[in-house]
Amino acid sequence: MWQTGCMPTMQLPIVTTEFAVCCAPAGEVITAEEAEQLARRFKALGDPTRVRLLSLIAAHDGGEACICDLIYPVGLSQPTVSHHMKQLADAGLVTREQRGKWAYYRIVNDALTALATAITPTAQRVR
Amino acid sequence: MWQTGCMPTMQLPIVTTEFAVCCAPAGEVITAEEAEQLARRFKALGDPTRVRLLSLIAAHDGGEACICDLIYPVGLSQPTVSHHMKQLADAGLVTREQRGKWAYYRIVNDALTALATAITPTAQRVR
DNA sequence: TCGATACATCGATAGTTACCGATGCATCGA
DNA sequence: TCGATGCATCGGTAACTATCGATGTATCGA
Repeated sequence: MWQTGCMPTMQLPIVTTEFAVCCAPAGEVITAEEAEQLARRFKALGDPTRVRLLSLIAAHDGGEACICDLIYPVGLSQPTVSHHMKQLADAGLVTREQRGKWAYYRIVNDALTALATAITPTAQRVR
Repeated sequence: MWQTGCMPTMQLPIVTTEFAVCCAPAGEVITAEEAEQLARRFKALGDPTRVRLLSLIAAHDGGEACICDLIYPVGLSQPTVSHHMKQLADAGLVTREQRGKWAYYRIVNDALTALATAITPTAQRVR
């Protein structure tokens, strides 16, 4: 038997707030939805190329960069860089702004700050 | 031509410090190795189940939990939970301590703090 | 108007991963 | 000593993803 006491009346595939309170009186357990949200963004950070892209953008003049600024530094093809930037944009970690022929990407500081807060071990506070 | 000016003398697959200084005078660009390190850990956070596992451990009594405490809340099989915990342990986000029949996992706060610092937008400081 | 440029998308492929049941290896209690 | 428990690992599978070349779309300059 895996469940030692503290058993809800119904088998649930996710952690409900009730269960969390029941089994973890000390702190609050995040919900499956919150975990999904966080994981989606951390996943975008889970690739070395994308981490470097963020770093390059952050360090770039004006805090923004176009694809053509990024291709050479990361040493990958243009479609691949575009692909990674789309991942970052879909995760909400960067914004995209088309100006003429160029697409300028800019880091969303609030998103990164929210992630940083989520993993700051002050009782593992989430949002 | 993708590279507009600011061209190093040699094609490099990674960002060298010299290139970073050349093209991004404002800030420092992390090296490929640093990006690899960060991405490895963010990748471990890039799965909703693992995020929930961390949350469960953090909220658990004493700040530690064994596999059997985690199986029911996440609603997955024991091998799968073990698999995820191994991912987290390999990433250095949790420690494992065998006590008798049980394996107790505990969050490495310093690792999470380091990650939080890395993505804190204060000039995107890394380590 | 036309060629070049910047970028996204498509299609394909090789590598990775999340998941499970089965199994093996310890440890504990009887 | 033996069965049961807690956990890791193995083998397999389905789903995802990082990467590229080719191509399409829009913009700019001549």
